[in-house]
Amino acid sequence: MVDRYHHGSLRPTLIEQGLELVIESGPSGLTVRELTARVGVSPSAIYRHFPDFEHVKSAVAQASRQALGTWMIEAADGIQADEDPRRAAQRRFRTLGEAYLTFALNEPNVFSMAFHQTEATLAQPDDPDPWGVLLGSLEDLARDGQLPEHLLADAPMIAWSSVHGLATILVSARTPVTIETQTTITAVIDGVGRALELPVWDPVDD
Amino acid sequence: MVDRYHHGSLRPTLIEQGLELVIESGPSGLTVRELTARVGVSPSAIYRHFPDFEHVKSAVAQASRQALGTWMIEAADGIQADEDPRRAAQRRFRTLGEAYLTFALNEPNVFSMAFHQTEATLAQPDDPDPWGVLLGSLEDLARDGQLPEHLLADAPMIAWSSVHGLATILVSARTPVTIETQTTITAVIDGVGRALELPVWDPVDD
DNA sequence: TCCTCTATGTGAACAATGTTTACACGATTG
DNA sequence: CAATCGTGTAAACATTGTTCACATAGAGGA
Repeated sequence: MVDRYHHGSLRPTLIEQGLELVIESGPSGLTVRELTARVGVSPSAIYRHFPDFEHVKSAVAQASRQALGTWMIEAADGIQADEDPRRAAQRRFRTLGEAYLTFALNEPNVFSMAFHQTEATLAQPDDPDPWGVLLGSLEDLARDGQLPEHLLADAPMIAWSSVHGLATILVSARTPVTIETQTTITAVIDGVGRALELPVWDPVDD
Repeated sequence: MVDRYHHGSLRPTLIEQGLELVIESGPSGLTVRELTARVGVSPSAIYRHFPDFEHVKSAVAQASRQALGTWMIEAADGIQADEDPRRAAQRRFRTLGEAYLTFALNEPNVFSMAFHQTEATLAQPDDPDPWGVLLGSLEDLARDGQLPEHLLADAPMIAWSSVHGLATILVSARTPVTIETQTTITAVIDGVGRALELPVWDPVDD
C-alpha cells in the first residue's frame, strides 16, 4: 500500500470526507467505520488525530457551519454595486436571510449537521461564521440609521430566531421546495423587516 | 416474579418511563437497555409492543410534544376572564409564546426530544398539539379583526418560526436563565407582534 | 376441571457501534 | 546511519439495537 500514510493530511481529509458523508446520508450516517473505510484507513487511525469521535463530529459540524457562512457571503456578494447604499444594505440583509433558507433546503443534511448538538468543544472558531455575517449586515443597517436605536441590542436575535426557526421547521418537515414554500419564505422575511421596523422595506417597484 | 407480566400496560409504561429517562439524561439517554431495565423487563420485551426502537422514540417524542402543548394550554388558561376580549386574545397569544419558551428553558431535554427527527411515523396525532394551540389563538385574533387580512395565511409560520427558532437557539446554547434571556424573550415576542401588525400590542399601562 | 390458544416475556446469540492496546512502519533529525 | 517520534494496523472489548427459539400467564371452550 503506497498512500496509506497521510502524515499530517489525514485530519483535514477526515473532515472533508466526513462532510461528504453527511451530504449523502445525514448526520446519522457519519460513523467511525464508514468514514475510515472511505478514506482508506483503519478505524483506530482516527485516534491519532482526534481524542474522541465526538470531536470529529464537532469538526464536521463546524465545517458545515462554515459552508453555510460561505454560501451566505457568496449570495450577498453580487449586491452592493450601483445602488443607493441604503437600499443596498437592505437588499444585502434580505439576501442573507434568503441564502440561509435556500442552503437549508438545498442541503438539509449539512444544515442539520451544522447545528447538531455535540458534546465536544472546538479550539478554533468558525470562519466564516454565519452569526458574524448577520451581525455585520445589521451593523450596516444601523450605521445609516435604518435600524431604530431601541432595537439595536435585540435585532440580531429577532432576525436570527425567525430565519433559523423557519429553516429548522422546513428541514425537519423534509418539505419539498414548492411555490408555497417560497411564499412562506418571503412572508417570514417580510415579517423580520416589520419586526425590525426597517423603512421602505423591499418596495415592489423602484 | 409476580409483576413481570404487564399484560397490556407495558406499552404506556415504556412511554412514561421513556419520558422520565429523557428528562434526566436527554434524548441520547433513551436507550433500549436503560429503558427496559428501569421498567423491569428484558430488552427484547419491547418488540412485543413496538416494531422498532425508532417507534419507541417517536412515541416518546410525541409524549414530549403533548407535554409542551399541555403546558401551553395551562399557562393560557388563567387569561381570558374579566378583560376586554380583544386584549384578552392578545394576552393569550403572547402567553402561549412565553410558555413555549419557558418550557424549552425549564425542560430542555424534553423540548429537544419533542422535535428530534425520527424515522418512524406514528398512527395517532398529537393531542394536544402545540401547533394546533397556536392556530386556535391566531384564529381568535383574526376573528375580531386584529390580524390583517393579508397576513392571515402566513401568520402561523411567522409566529411559529420566531418563537421556535429562539427556543431552539436558547436550548442548544444551554443558556442559563438570566435577566438578559428574559429581555431577549420579550424582545422577540414584541417583534412577532410588529411582524403580525397587531394593534396596541401589549401596552405598558392600562 | 382440563386443554388449548394467544399474548406476553426471557435468554442467548448477532452484527454494528466507539474505543483501547500492543505492535509495526515511515519519516525526520542528530 | 541510528534513534526517535509520528502515524497506521490488527485484534480485542463493551455497548448498542435486533432476532429467535423457548417459556409462561391468562382467557375461553369442551
